[in-house]
Amino acid sequence: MSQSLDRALVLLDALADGPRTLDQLAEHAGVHKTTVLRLLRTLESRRFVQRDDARHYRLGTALFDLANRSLDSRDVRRAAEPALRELNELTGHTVHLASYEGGEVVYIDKFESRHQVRMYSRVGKRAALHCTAVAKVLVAAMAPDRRERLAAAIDYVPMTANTITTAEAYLAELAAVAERGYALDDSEHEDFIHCVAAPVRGQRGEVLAAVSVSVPKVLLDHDGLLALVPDLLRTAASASAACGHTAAAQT
Amino acid sequence: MSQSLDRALVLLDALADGPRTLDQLAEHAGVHKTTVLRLLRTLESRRFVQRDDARHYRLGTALFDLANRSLDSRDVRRAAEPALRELNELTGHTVHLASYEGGEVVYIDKFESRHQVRMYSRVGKRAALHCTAVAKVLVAAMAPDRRERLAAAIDYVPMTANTITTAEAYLAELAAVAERGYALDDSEHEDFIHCVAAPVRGQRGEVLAAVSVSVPKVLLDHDGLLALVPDLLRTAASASAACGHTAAAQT
DNA sequence: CCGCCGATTGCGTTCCACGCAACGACTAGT
DNA sequence: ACTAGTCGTTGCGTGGAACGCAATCGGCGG
Repeated sequence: MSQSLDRALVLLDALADGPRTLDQLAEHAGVHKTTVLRLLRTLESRRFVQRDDARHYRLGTALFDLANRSLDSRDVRRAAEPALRELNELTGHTVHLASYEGGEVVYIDKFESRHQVRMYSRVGKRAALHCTAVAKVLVAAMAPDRRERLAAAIDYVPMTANTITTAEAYLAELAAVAERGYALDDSEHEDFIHCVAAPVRGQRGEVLAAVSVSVPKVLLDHDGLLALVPDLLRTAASASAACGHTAAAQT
Repeated sequence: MSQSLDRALVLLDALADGPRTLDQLAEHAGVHKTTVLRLLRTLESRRFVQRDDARHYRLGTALFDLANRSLDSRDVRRAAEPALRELNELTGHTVHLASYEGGEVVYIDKFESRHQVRMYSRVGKRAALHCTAVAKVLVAAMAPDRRERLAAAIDYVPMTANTITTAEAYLAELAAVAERGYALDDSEHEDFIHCVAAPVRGQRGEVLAAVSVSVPKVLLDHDGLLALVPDLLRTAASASAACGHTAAAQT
């Protein structure tokens, strides 16, 4: 483990919330400001941070570049994009693409709602495993033993009155999801929002990602949400087809 | 300057192009693989990289998180988004938002074209200063002396037959841009694409960013492109208003 | 079963990153 | 204008962190 690198990563994390001064960063990281200065200089030389003004630093363009270069090289994202955009335009609601990697579910693409109500989510943000529709889809696609291990490890933090709070209930829900081919989040994460999600599959039928539509309850009741399922499934199928084709040509 | 941090940043950069093995990374960075392993472990503990399989590493989710958290906290981007999206839906063409920071012009948002023809651009990518419409808008907004210093420092790499290749021509072009309030890229960057761009202004009339529309020449000729200018200017005005700009403050 | 390749670990050494303290630049208050 | 205070910056000596080496482990294929 590298101490200086670790400290630098802490700095980057702090800078993600907005410009910071040397002292703020030093205090946050718990090190001498001289040390922070040196680290920032190195980060600056590689364009990972840049000076905002005389005393503020902010994240630099290299980070955006890296992140988007890497996102762009994900076949799922590129392949699914047209289908998702179409779904977004058709329904007018927020559309997410999420994938499971490194033990967590992460949003890798997002199409904003046309309505004023916006969700607090973001590309790169982690989705809770126990109370989001995308996570249910992705976990439901795993082998049973892995599913169970994961279910046992989850900390079932209750977010709303509907949040699933036990491993048993979670596993039962996953079975239902696998059965019917799509997942629901019935206001289990946020009181005012419910979602439906479906899997995007690759060449050999493996689940690569999950698409979801999130709708404020004031705009659509439960039946209205379910009425979106056919469109969702069509989108998922179309995205899957796009992945089936490119997956063959890709390494 | 921190040696280990610097090496780690090189590793991240290498990983942005896709998964790599320990040896590949060690060779690329020119250090012993033990060193690489240690750095990767630190990066992994902070979710900046993750293991792809037994012998491949890839960028982790923390990077996406950071980048998008930071992008999200940019007021311009959030404020301008609705206007840009509307322009994208209205015209069907690629819409970019770019800003000048740290001596370079960077795309901070992008709305894809509805047509099959796609531009090779990306959020986080740097835009060339001498042959893109957004850069012209942003540089034209600077104080004359700064403009001249910048113009003198540019390496005028010719991209097409129309690319501006001298500082004199560039400065003349900037003057014209400042005069008429929008910029053109008449196939100066890519043969088949031309663009128009306009400034997004803040409260005190200062230029915060630039919006552009990029159109393949096969879809729209030069006059057709110019016909988009009113829509572009309306969008820019609407985005400016969202950023606190009042017409009274106009310079 | 063995040989090969790449990841991993233990270890001694070196040099690099650390904090201290002094300095410089700038601001604000009187 | 002077001064006090704040924050960024620099030089330096020291300790420990990061380095590369070499040995070991582990998986895969022959």
